[in-house]
Amino acid sequence: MKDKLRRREDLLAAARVVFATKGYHQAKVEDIAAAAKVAKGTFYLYFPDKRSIFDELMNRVMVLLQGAILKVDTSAEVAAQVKHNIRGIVGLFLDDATLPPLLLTPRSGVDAEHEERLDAFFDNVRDRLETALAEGQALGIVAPGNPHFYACFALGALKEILVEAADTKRPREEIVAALYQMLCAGFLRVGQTD
Amino acid sequence: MKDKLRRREDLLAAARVVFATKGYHQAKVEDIAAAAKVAKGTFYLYFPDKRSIFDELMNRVMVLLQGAILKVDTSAEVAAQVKHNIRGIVGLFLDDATLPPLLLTPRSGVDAEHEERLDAFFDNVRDRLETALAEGQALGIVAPGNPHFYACFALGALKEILVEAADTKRPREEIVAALYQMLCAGFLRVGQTD
Amino acid sequence: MKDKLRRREDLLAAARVVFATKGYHQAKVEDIAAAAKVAKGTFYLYFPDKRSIFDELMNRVMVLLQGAILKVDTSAEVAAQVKHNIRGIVGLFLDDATLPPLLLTPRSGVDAEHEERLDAFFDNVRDRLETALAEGQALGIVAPGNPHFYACFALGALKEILVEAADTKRPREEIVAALYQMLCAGFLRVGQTD
Amino acid sequence: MKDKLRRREDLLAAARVVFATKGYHQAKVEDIAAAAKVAKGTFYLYFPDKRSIFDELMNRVMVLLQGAILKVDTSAEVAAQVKHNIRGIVGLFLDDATLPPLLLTPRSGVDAEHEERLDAFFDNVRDRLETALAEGQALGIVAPGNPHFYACFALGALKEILVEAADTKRPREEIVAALYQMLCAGFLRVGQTD
DNA sequence: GATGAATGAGGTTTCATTCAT
DNA sequence: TATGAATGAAACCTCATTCAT
Repeated sequence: MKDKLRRREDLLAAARVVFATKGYHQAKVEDIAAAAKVAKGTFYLYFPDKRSIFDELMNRVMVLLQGAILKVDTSAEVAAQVKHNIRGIVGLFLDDATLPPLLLTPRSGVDAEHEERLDAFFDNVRDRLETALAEGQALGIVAPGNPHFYACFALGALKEILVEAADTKRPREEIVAALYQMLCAGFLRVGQTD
Repeated sequence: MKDKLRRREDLLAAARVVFATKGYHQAKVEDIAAAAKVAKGTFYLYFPDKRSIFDELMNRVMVLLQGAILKVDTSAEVAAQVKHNIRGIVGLFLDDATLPPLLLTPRSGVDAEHEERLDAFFDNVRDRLETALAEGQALGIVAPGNPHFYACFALGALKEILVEAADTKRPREEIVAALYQMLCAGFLRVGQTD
Repeated sequence: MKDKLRRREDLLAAARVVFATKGYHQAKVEDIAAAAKVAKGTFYLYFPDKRSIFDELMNRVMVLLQGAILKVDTSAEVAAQVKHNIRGIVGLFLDDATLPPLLLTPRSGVDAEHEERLDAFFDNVRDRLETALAEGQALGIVAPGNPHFYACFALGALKEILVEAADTKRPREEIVAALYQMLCAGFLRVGQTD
Repeated sequence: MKDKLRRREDLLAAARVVFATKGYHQAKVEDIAAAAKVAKGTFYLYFPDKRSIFDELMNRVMVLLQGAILKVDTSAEVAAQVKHNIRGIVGLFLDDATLPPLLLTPRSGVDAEHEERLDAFFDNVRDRLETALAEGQALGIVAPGNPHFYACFALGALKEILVEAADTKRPREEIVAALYQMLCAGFLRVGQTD
């Protein structure tokens, strides 16, 4: 007999896969239980309801991502740190196939509350990025302009490539390099910028 | 009594708002009917089932977006055309508050089939962008590098800013300018690009 | 503009075909209206509800059958009268393809009330036949035995062959002769009747 | 708690009574569940839908009747076997009050598919009877004439008396004797058979 | 604790009937 | 009078949750 905690983790792991694969509504409690090789009723010994396991799962996943976002120390070599940071995040998503569906294309449609939480999470990420960029502007290592926009662009580009990469299994260093280069120089070379 | 076509459009309009607000599963047929100020049964005079109205709605919305994406004529002034293009797309999303939720953060979770359709749609958009960028590389107006990545970055940045902008009601010209500048020059100025 | 009575008859005729073809539940009011080439609403100008037209139809059909059942005059040639009687009934069913489904295999499943009415109708037919047979016994032209059973047998044989014949379009005189012969002599020749 | 199989049988038994009493359309799933003393949802643990339980029920009932129809061995005493056969079938229907409504007066009106299945079943029964009668003719124990008609007559007489008897609770031996006699000698004694 | 059968609220869909034109 | 769009009661079915074993 596994101990309680272990069972709970099994269920969370199962739920992660099932939610990632089918989305919140298509995922039946029975699917999760089955994936964890327990009976349906057992599920309710560990979680009060379907929504709870989903919330806990999402919390963990958000914490995971939070942890992968490192603070850049502007007193040292910035370029390498930025790359390292990107590399870490890209690696996280490429190593765990459940992350892109859960975080980046949340086909969940759970409800307004979850919607807000996810929004709030990414707002926070964006805010932190924005703050860092504003600091960078003071130091002259970020171009002048609205740092909020920059944060959006960087985040959007990252999300999109991660979703793409999840399907296409590209070498991660390639992705990291491309992202970094784009941040540094864009890619359009159309001469005059009116 | 309104004519049949008008009623149908009312229902589609109602559905657009309801689906955009609540997502597919939270949206009850009764909600849509109520939003169109008709009884539940009336809905079924115009659409065979809930899924059908959703599909038709999504088709329309995708066509709308397709139409807003203009082909760039490389024999003429490229910079202006790119901006114009961006401006059109940004305008589309800012003018219709239902578009971002329906197309960009599809909290729908409808089913695998719909998932695939939406993916296919954006794959197509991305492909077209990629092709254009590859052409641009031949002409020397796009930096060397993987054009697929560039397409992802541009699309991702656009999506993210559009979702953001939907909430925050920013002046669209500001968004357009920022996007354009980012495409041309990125924003990181960290010295060495190894 | 047809006069009211004519419309009503059109609807009844349409209903007869539709009910005979699909049965009561599969037959939609709209089907009947369409078959009579009127709009659905018009139906309700002539009949208060779906059940009413069905009842009226069944009444007519039962009256029709009643009329085809002639009383045998025992003071005259019985054999010929019996045959004539059978011939009339067989002809009625063969000439109107709606009769077998409506009267003999009522796939209707309407409700208990209708069930009872149809039962009562055939009870009455059976009773009249039984009475005639009892009279025949007094006259020595019917074998001794329970005339109720005889009535059942005759009625059952008749029903079955009529349902069969409706599909297979056999010459009616053949059916008449076979029925008559069976009534007169049965068909088993197994020697000892213990 | 009863085991799964038992519950399933309870539901089938309940369905048999409910369908026999009300017919397919009047019988609500809830009625069947209630008759089996379970909740509506429980029904769906044992049968995928309403139609399925009806089909299974009808299959069983047809198999039951098939089993009651014995093959006559013409090398032995035929009369006794025929009687025995009739006795078995009559007994079956008299002992189970649901059989006549389900098989003989199928007020079901389910749909075309079911209609066809039931028709096919009785066609088969009739065919087998016809074959037996044709053999009998070769042996001289069945009167000359169309054996198909004879089969119809016998089957029709049997059905009618069984429906009658279901209501009136007559001694079954009386029915058997009357049927047998009718098959052997008919009952009309009108002199000339032109 | 573990199980999985049982429950019933809630959603989708149908269609007889009504009613505004 | 004729129409056919609109209505909503009622039926089927799903699945999160409960509970007896």
